[in-house]
Amino acid sequence: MSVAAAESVDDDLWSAIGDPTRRRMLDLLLIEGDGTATSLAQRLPVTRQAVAKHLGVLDRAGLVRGTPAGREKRYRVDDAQLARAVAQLSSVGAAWDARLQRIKRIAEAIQRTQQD
Amino acid sequence: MSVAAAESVDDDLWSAIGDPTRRRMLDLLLIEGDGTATSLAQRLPVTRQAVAKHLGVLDRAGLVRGTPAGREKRYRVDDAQLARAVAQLSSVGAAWDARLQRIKRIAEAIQRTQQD
DNA sequence: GCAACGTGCAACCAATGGTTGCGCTAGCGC
DNA sequence: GCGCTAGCGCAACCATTGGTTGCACGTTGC
Repeated sequence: MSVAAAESVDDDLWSAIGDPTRRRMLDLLLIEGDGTATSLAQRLPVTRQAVAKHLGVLDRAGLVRGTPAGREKRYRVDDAQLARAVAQLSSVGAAWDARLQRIKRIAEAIQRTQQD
Repeated sequence: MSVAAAESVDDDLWSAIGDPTRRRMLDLLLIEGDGTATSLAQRLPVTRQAVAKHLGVLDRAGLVRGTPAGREKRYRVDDAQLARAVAQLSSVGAAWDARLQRIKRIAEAIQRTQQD
């Protein structure tokens, strides 16, 4: 397996979900269905402006979409895009897992030959 | 499921594997067995010093261990710790996946009731 | 009409990923 | 033994980014 294969992940997507605050925001949006910068900030240990910036990042990554509604702007998760992100997460995990398994098998094989 | 449950990930571990350069370093170390700051820098688009800093981060996160060997310092992956990291990756993915599934089921249920 | 709420923009600060440059020590060739 | 080279560590510096405060502008409700 090539190195490039494991790093075939979309870097923007990964960096979007790499931030702990943004992960919690996605959690909240999934749980509550939607939310605004202000409503999310109330449930997070950061200011509204910080949340707004994060929403901008998530928006540019396509993970959320915001629609203006009067004086507020409601955001909701783009299911398909988040599913893509989850797939990439597990793909990296699977790649490492496979290599760890292979190393383990090799180690066991060596041990067997030494015990002969 | 609580928000805290999904964020039970060790933040240091996550931020360690959150950086794309560090992920590629882990890939290289897994493939080649071990490596030094210089040897890794040759295969990466960054300088030796940048690699050295990343190795420091990975070391503090417990993902790699370096042992001095003459004039060079060889690093190798800590299998157990990387396995832990992989587990946390998939745990976050699984949490989101579950919520997406639930949303999908609810949407389908609504559609069924509307078609009645 | 006006007070209050929600948003967006700008300036600023700290942390971090990256660079260059320098000095030091361990091995190798002679 | 002596010098040269390879590899490392440290320090200074720069750009990006996650965070803050402050302010100005549109929307809503009384």
